[in-house]
Amino acid sequence: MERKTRVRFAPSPTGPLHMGGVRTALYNYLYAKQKGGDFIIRIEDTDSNRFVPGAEQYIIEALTWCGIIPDEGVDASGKVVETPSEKHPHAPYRQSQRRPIYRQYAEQLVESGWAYYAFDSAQELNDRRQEAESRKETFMYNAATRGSLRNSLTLPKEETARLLESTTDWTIRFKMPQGRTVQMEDLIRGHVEVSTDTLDDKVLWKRADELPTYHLANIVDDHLMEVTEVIRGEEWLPSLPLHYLLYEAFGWLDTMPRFAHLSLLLKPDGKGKLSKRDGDRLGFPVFPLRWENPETGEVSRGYREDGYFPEAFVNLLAFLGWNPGGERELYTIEELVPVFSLDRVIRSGARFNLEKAKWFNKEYLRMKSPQELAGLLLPVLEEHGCQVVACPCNALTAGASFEGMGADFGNAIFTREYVEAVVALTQERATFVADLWDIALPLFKAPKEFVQKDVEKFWKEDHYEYCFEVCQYITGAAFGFDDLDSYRGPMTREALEAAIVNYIKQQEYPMGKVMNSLRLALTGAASGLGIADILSFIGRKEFARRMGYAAQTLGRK
RNA sequence: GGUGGGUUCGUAUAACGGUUAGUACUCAGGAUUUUCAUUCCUGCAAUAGGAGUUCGAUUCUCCUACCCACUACCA
Repeated sequence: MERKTRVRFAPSPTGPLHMGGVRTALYNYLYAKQKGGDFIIRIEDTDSNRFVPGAEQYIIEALTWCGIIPDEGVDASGKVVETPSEKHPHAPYRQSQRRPIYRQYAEQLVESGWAYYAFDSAQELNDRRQEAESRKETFMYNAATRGSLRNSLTLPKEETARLLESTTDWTIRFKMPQGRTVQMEDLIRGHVEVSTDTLDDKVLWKRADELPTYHLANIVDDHLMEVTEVIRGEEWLPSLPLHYLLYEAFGWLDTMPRFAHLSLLLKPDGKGKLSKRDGDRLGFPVFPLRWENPETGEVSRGYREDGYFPEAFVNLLAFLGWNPGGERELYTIEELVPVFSLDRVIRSGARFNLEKAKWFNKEYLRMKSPQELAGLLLPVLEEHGCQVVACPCNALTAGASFEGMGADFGNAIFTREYVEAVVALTQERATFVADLWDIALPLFKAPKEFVQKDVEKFWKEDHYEYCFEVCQYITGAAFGFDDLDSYRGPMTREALEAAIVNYIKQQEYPMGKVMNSLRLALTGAASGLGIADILSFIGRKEFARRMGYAAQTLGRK
């Protein structure tokens, strides 16, 4: 019988979603979409002690930012669905709200002999652990020890019944069978087998809060929600035999989902898995979005706030532990859907690399239209006191001059078209939108200060005088050069380039020196954008004004 | 400690049991450019170690080493 593919992402709202978690969600999403199936979100909040306010909302917002949109479990407004509907038949999707469901399943296991009641207190178990430790052994609640503990297997029936009624700190434990080898298949790792003798009697249900533990809730919900594949982190591989056995105990083997265990994300240096600390230490985000710890006020940076595009973040995450086999590396989430496959997921842990992450962002930034980037740059411009207005004139065509129509440097007012043209010129040099501001700064603001090192190197009398001459030639401003013809051509990049280069060559001035001095006067530094590019944006008037300021500030003769 | 998983250039990865072990990022040179950046070219750099199976092993088996996870009334 063909079942519709249904996978789920089941995070625990104990804090912000780690980027490894986002990757798990992404792989689930890609798998579901490729199979034409459903991607479900389920909140596993069965541990009330670890609940963190805001975490659930954070998780959904992070996934939404990435474009990982669930089919079920979360409604259009981004809320976890609490009441069943046609689209969300298995609501509620928060395990804490499914409390009444689990007890009967736990009891069912007791009745069929797959589980039992355990009355041992935390103190008693602790004592046993310490005692075992003193003998350099590890205590395990299993076939070897359960006979000497307080549970329904060892206590008289009447005593069990009495404790069940009169106390509330008992649990239901799984009765791990003895001497069996569980044969398992993992979609990524292949055949795995484990002896049940190395496993213990896990708690399935707690009377104290009437809540199941992960293992029970997980199996029951996956069954009820008709999940067909479980794609989760590697840390769950050791409990896979328990989960197999639970499906067997419930008699659900025929619809048991297939499992795929993903390797972990490793820290960029040294050993171990990627942790929050690494981000702080090495200066990169570990979380998709900025997170402020509601208790401590501690802030963790996020990829979104650091200037990463969601496309880049998703792309780099997809390629951390998976690749489609070819040499192409740039894929949007839509493009990943048809090429994704679990059997190409890498078995070993993937180390995160910040440089590669930046490279992805740079590639996506280059692919964006100047229009879109200009929109993203707007807040940055505003922040720096620049105003952007609609263009009163016709849209400027490529290669046109912006003189007198795009920019008012005195009042820091720019047209949207001017900003877009600036972006088109600078976007291939930037990794983040914020870089655009730094790179294009001279096209928005005149320099106030000059890089001292460059001044020493390039502001020399025999060179800067040529600059004033060039300026007078281009702008007609008076810098004291007699009998100098003025440039009458258009202020476009191409025309200016030709005019200035020709002029300098004709006069036999040193090209590099003049150009660098010019750039220093115009931008405050000797390196940066091309002179012709800058002039085509700032125009004659601003050119002359900046040269005047340079003369005043840096001195002339 | 026990159990399970893993190991190809610094990093991410490719390679029906047969390749000069490929690609990308980083880095180093070079070309182009008035500078910077871009672009292009070149280079550096890997199958953890040891047995075995095989005509032939990065690929299959075993051992060793190392790494990771799990070993809670947490997920």
